[in-house]
Amino acid sequence: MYRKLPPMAALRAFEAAAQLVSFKAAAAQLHRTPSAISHQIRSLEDELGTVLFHRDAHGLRLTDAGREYYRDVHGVLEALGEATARARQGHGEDTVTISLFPSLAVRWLIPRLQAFRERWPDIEIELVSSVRRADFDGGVIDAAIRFGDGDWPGLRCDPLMIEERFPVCSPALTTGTRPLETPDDLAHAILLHNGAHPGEWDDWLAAAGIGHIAADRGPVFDASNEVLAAAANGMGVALGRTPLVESDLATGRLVEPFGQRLRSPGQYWLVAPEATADQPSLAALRAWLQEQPVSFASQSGLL
Amino acid sequence: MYRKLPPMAALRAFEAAAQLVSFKAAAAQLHRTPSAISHQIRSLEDELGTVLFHRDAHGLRLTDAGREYYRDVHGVLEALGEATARARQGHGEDTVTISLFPSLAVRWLIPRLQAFRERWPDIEIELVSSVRRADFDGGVIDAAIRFGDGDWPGLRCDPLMIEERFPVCSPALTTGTRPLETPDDLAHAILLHNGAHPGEWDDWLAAAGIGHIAADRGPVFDASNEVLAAAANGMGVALGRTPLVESDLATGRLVEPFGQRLRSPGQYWLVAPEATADQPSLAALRAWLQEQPVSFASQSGLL
DNA sequence: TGAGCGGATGAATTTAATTCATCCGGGCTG
DNA sequence: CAGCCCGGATGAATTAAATTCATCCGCTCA
Repeated sequence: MYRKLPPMAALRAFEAAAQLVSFKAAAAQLHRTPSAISHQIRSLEDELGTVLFHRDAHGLRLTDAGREYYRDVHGVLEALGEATARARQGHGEDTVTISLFPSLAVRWLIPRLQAFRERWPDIEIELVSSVRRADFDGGVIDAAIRFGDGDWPGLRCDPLMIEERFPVCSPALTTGTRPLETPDDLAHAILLHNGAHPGEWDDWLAAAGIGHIAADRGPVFDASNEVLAAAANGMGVALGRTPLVESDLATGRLVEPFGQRLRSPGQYWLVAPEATADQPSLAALRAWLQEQPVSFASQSGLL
Repeated sequence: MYRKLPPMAALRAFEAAAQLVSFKAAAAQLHRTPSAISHQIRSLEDELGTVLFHRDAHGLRLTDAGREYYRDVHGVLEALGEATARARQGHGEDTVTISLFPSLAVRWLIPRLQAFRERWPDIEIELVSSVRRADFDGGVIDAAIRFGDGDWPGLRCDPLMIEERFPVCSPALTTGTRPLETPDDLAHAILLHNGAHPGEWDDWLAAAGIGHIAADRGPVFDASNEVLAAAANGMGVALGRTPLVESDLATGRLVEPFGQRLRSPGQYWLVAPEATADQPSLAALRAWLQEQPVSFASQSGLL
């Protein structure tokens, strides 16, 4: 039967463009370039022999035929999406269980997961946040985010991001009578310590060439989350790590008073057993993670 | 909002394969190789994580999930086809859109359409195959082929052909250790049932004077295409209907073991709204259909 | 038991989709 | 008013997907 139907890519491009009345925005939504949308819609129009959009000086507008076709196409894609979701196995390949540190989960992954869910609504991400290293043997954990040198036998390791360490504190500490302005001012500040990273202050102070400040003063916290919360509350100065403090820096809860960063040896990796590393939903997550912008990259001096 | 949708090629391959219960036949219908269908359906199954077809020794069968997904996909593609036809320019006098049952389309009209195209190369025939009764209100459907008594108000009805019902099976069942030779042998055979025609076996057995065979044994299928595919695969004996089994009888995929046919009350009609029933291209199609030889007419006893 | 059928599979090829680089036109701004 | 953004268009190049080809496999039937 010769029932000529447009390709899926063209229908989706048209649906998005009609919804947003913008090829550029449609491209962003579908993770394509505007050029791709333009090509698809052009070829759809050619194939139909019908103009779907007016492109005039005042931008884009649906034609009457385009509006009508949009209603139909939208309904059809909606129905197809539901049917396909129904046909899809529930808890199989569409659920990815990831193990990672609680701090990384809370301060880095979870804020981004919202966007991932919008991008891949059919992929369910389960987080197992733990300070213990993930055990892949049970078959429960699909992947983990680990910090290290990427040398874990039997696991596929894909690089995610580097780590930079530098003092962070509440913005309140950089103003007032005795503001933090140079690393030397740390002599008068309370240093907040992370029990999981003993000696981290020594490392940074040494790299910054500050030998005369005692690094062993101040309270010790059990986890990064606690150290950073204390710092945000103005209790003192913490040694922040880039992926973890990214959102706090972005929202202004924390500031970086000096600009001298110390690159950590090693970096973050997405690791998964070789055998299951290529399952589609994990591959989607990996690709998505890797295309995330590294907004926290050092703007200033790297030590 | 992003949702993962299968490619059009995969959907069409699946639709055709599900309708015909055969990759090879689907390939022929779509002008592709069986390999292409196999690849597409395989990748669709992989993507869904759902098995859509049982492939066992006795040939192809839809799984429950496959049957459900087929219903959805078929509806969606049909709606898309109508919407696209509506959006398309030049649905003029040289295009005729016909609605008919999928089984009649696949097993009767499509095989003949080739010849029609040669006779009338300028007339484009669009098929909308659906189990729903055609709705002429939208202006999309020009005509339909319906089975019934020809009494549809407001529609011009031209008779096409009668229907005769009789057992059919794979030629394999008429040979071997226990061949089907007389209707009494049906006692030992598996009767294949069509959910759309409950009681059809009772009717035929009663007319044939076989009171002592229980008609309610055997699997029930959703559609004529499935029943006939199962029969052709040697699964059992189906109750065939003349226009539908014509090509299978001609190619030898099915045989008629007994020769006793039951004439159905009612017949097939070409129906079209009175207002547009005489448009030239539809008139050409009507004339051509009516001059088609009725190659399946009963050669033997009519009950 | 070996020929034939329908489907599966992997590599090669063909075809479609997407990007890249560039262009165009109009409105906005300095 | 010139220059410059901005969004879209366009054609060639690139990348990705669909399809074919060649072959294999398991089963059935002479």
